[in-house]
Amino acid sequence: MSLKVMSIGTVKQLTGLTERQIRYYEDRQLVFPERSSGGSRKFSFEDVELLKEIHRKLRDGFHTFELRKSMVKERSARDRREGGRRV
Amino acid sequence: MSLKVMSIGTVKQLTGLTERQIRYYEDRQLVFPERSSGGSRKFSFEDVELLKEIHRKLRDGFHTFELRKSMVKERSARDRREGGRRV
DNA sequence: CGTGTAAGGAATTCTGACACG
DNA sequence: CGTGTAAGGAATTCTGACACG
Repeated sequence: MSLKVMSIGTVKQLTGLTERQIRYYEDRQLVFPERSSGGSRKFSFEDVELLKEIHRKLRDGFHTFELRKSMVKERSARDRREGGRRV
Repeated sequence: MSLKVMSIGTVKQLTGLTERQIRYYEDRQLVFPERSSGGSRKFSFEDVELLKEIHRKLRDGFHTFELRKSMVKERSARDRREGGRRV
């Protein structure tokens, strides 16, 4: 599910990360939550998986700017694969 | 997904119902959200579908106590089908 | 660089109640 | 019966900053 429906507290539980970490990864452009009208972040299940992946990569010594580069590649590759199916 | 991850504000948007309606359906034992440590309700995508179904039934003239009875039947039928796979 | 934390404010959600029909 | 609403409080989330290494 790519629907952005979870607030940061839920994501925190599902990933085991702290709010600080989650917000920082967003700041570094690694995840892109939506915002509620009031400004609170909304994440999808895909985001949850992504966040866990990011944390694993960082644990393995990568840096956020490196992850951003590889993720841009994956993103465009996926977009190419999936074609123009926009939701 | 039966994971209870959405707070009532998200459910409100996804179903088009008011918080009052959602809370009332819970009060009438038609949906069973979980609770966060702080007491806020957490719903699943299945709950969202269920809530929409409930509202349709009410619109068609059913009453909550009737829905509860039929839902208990469906629930036990499903449980029988799905066997003991507990999450 | 990636993360922790205290600070103050704003948005979110909660319950119990009164109202209508 | 099913839903609206105003009330007051508690939990949740937000941002910007200082800190460390």
